[in-house]
Amino acid sequence: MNKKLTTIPLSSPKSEVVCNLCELFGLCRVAGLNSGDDARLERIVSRRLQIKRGRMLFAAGEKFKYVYAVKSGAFKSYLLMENGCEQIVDFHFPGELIGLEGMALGHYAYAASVLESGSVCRMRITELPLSDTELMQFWQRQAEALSRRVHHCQSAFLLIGSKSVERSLAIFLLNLSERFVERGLPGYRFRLPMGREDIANYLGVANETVSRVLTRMQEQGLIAVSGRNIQLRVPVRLRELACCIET
Amino acid sequence: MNKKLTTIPLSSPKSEVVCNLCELFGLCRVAGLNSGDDARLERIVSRRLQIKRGRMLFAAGEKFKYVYAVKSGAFKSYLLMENGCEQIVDFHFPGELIGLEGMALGHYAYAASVLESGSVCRMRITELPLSDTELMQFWQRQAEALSRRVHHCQSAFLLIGSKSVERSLAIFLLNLSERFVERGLPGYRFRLPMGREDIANYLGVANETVSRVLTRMQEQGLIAVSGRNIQLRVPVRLRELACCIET
DNA sequence: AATTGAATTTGACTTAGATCAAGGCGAATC
DNA sequence: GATTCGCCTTGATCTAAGTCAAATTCAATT
Repeated sequence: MNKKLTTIPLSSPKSEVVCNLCELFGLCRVAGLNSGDDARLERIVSRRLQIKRGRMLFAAGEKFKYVYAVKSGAFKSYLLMENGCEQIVDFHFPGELIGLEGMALGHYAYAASVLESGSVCRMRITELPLSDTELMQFWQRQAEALSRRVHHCQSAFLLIGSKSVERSLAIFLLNLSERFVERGLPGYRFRLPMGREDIANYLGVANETVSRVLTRMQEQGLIAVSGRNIQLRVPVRLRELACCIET
Repeated sequence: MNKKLTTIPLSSPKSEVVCNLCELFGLCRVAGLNSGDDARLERIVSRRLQIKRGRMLFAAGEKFKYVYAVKSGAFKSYLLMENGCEQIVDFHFPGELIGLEGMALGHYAYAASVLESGSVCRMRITELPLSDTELMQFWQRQAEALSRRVHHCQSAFLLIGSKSVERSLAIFLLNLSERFVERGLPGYRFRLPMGREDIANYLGVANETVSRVLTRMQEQGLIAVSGRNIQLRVPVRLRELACCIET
């Protein structure tokens, strides 16, 4: 029944983001790129570290060391509760930063681990030998990145707070799509980097429900799913769903 | 049946936070307080503007002008969707900042309005005449405040993502309590600055449900409610509820 | 290619919470 | 003090989503 959907996983070398589409780029520039001092940059930024799926980048509360930028692959950040169960707070795709909040606070606010093997750049910020002017620029960029992050995080309220799972899922898929497009990846046909369980956890619903809603959406012709491969067939209708506009 | 609970509203003059418990204080210091240059500070910070309930501080997308710090009263920030309905993303109490994200972005990321009349300080940051060193400190403080904000925002995931409304509400109440205590206000007996509707909106449930769960909690002796006045009678049990520990 | 184990789908059943609709209470206004 | 309006509570009913369990598919490994 399902015609096989084949989409390229995010960890494919093809989909590695170029530096100027990476959120870290602004910081890299301050740290050496714009002065043309490549040697200095190299000392600070370790580029393209390969990381295997399942590995942990850092734990919640751990002393801050690096800011990570995703080059390829996919990552999640999450909070662990006293009772052992985890709450995913965000997913991270190529071009996006992980652990940023740790810098100003001195420790990581959440744990982060790898969903789909890939590569990261990481920046050892603490030992930056910078001038006051550079530092000023640096913290300003930092503030910008953090502001975007707050905004993103608040938008997630719409997603979780929404009445129907159908709606949450529509918003979720469109959001993934947008983020992929922003970094130059295909937006209407991609591979979900996370399992149903993780989607369910993030949206605050049961994984069976995610399954059911996905198949329902497929029956309605909105999307095509085959395992983790997904295609948004009628993005317009999805967008309507996301905004609760009646048909 | 209900013995009258009387609690002081947040807008009471008694509960106005002192400067050194205010999140803006770090920024104020950079902007003049630490140099002892009071005149300069006065030019930048307008102190204690009275604001009436229902008024709007700013709209979403509006050009950034001020960072606000709550002195007394209560505020909410929210996103408006295409279909007209709003999603509250945060409440703001004495000592807390509003609109911070706008600075780096150039425009406000959400709308903010007044729940309970009170007063604010506001800071006209854009025209700060500061040295590079001061600016560096300034943006660094900014980054710290924003990092805390991201953290706070992500913690809210636990609140909304949680299975039962009972749990969400427990977390919500404890969170309010903590925030009040941090600013030197009583933590176990306070007045809810927002209506049931707003709580429900924030938690992503129906207002009737908030009502029901509150009365249920009262029946169990966990809390005492009378209108907007509330008393946390067995904080320990509430905390257990919040962490899903079985009794 | 066969085996194993995990992830996903599907089904049957149960339940928490939404919705609709009255009724009660309290604070502001006259 | 009576009146009004908006907020809050309570009840009855309904439905979306949770839970438990079995079946199926997928992917990793030998």
